[in-house]
Amino acid sequence: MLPMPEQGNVVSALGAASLFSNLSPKELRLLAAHAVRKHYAQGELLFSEGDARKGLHIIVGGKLRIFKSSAGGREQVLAVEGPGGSVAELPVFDGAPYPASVSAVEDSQILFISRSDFRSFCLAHPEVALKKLAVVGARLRRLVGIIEELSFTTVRQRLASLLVRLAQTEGKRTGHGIEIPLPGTHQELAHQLGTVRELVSRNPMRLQAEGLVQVEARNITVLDLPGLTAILDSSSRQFLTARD
Amino acid sequence: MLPMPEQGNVVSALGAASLFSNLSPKELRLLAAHAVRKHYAQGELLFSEGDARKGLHIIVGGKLRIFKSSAGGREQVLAVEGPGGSVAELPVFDGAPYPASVSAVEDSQILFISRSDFRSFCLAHPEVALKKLAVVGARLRRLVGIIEELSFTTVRQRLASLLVRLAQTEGKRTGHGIEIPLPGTHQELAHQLGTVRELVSRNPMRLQAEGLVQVEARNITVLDLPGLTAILDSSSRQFLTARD
DNA sequence: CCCGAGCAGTGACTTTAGTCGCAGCAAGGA
DNA sequence: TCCTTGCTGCGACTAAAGTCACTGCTCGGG
Repeated sequence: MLPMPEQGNVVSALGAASLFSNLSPKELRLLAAHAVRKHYAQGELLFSEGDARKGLHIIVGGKLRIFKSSAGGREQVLAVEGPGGSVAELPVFDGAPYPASVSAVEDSQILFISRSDFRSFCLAHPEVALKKLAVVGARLRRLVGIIEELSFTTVRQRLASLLVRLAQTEGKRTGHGIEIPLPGTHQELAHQLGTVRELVSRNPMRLQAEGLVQVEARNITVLDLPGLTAILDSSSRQFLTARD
Repeated sequence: MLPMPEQGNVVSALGAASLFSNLSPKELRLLAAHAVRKHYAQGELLFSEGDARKGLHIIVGGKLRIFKSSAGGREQVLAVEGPGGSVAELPVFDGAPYPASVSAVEDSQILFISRSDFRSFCLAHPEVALKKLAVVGARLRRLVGIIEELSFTTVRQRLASLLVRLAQTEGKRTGHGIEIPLPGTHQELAHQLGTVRELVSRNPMRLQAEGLVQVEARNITVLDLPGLTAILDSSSRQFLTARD
């Protein structure tokens, strides 16, 4: 890593965040003057749900995980944010405590801006507030998507859906199919899908038995993408009775 | 119904909406000039998810239901909004289609403001944008709550939770306990809890068998509020093995 | 090179959820 | 009054989800 002048670094980091992409350099410097740089190690907790802290966190580098955890040790991931994303915007606007916890998936660099600083900045630059609304709106959509999945689909379908998505984005074609590395341990996937580890282990095994995929350690090769996609809209059991 | 001067009616209606509560009468009139009055009958659909319409709906009177529906006829209610609330704010800010459908629970009066009108109003009055952020934030919190329920609790617990909440708000003390009228049919409750009608019928029956409540038609009398509350944080089965 | 920690893969159940089909009831219209 | 229509209450199942207890595997450090 090359040492860089701190101020310039912060300004360029802010500019990279989509949220502020159309601000002038002067405005960026203004905002940067109020920002505090922080660093979190992998696995570290930024804050827990219910905490009454304040301020906006903007991700410069790394990856953060927003999640809910239950008494029984279960977890449900609400979102994973990468560079340019932000976290903990809600308390900035309504002052209420965080509705969820956030931890670092990888080592992460964060810019922290206090609640009052950001509020006054929004009042001075109304278009930032509108952009922020779009960001919060995007998050809202994702939450609606999660609710839809939890309420209407089975773990099997969610898993199939995840595999299809991964195949389309990160899949590498091989001789027999599309190979995708699993993003994280079964436990982590379980948290994202709102279920438990065992089901994340068993369901792919079942898909393998059906000839749709091939499982080897942390790599899954999709053999029959159409077949996998078909699982997504099976409103109930039709091929359960159809097979033999 | 007394006939009222239309303009004054709209202005007072807007002022009543918490969203605009601290605007001057002049500003309200300005906004009202762009608002269109609409009426929807009970059960009528304002729009469906995926529709690419545009504009903010503000509820003057009545009640709206925001919900997601699945291929298999299932439904999941995301929110119910009353007078002063608003609906369909997302597409106003990001231009994307509605993530859910909205229908009228009762006959409802709505003020409709087009997307561009509201955007420019926000730019002119930054504090309105901030308020809007708080409103969207509140909705986000509620969605997180729904996710938490769906992902961590059983239907039994959700139902018990609902009964406790109702008992505290609308319950009437009677000789033996707290009587609460069910808000809607079993089908509607099932939609709110993200399950099916039968479970909304059976679970209270089971609670009755356990002596916690008494079911009669659409009225439920809570006999043992502490007992009912205890269900909420039973991380798993302790009294299943404990009884008899 | 061995050891321990964490992760993946089962088997055997238990508990919840959801499906199907049907019966009884109450209210309102023809 | 009779007859539909919509809502509720079951019973009997099927299918998912989740729990518990173990077995290996792999990888990295002492």
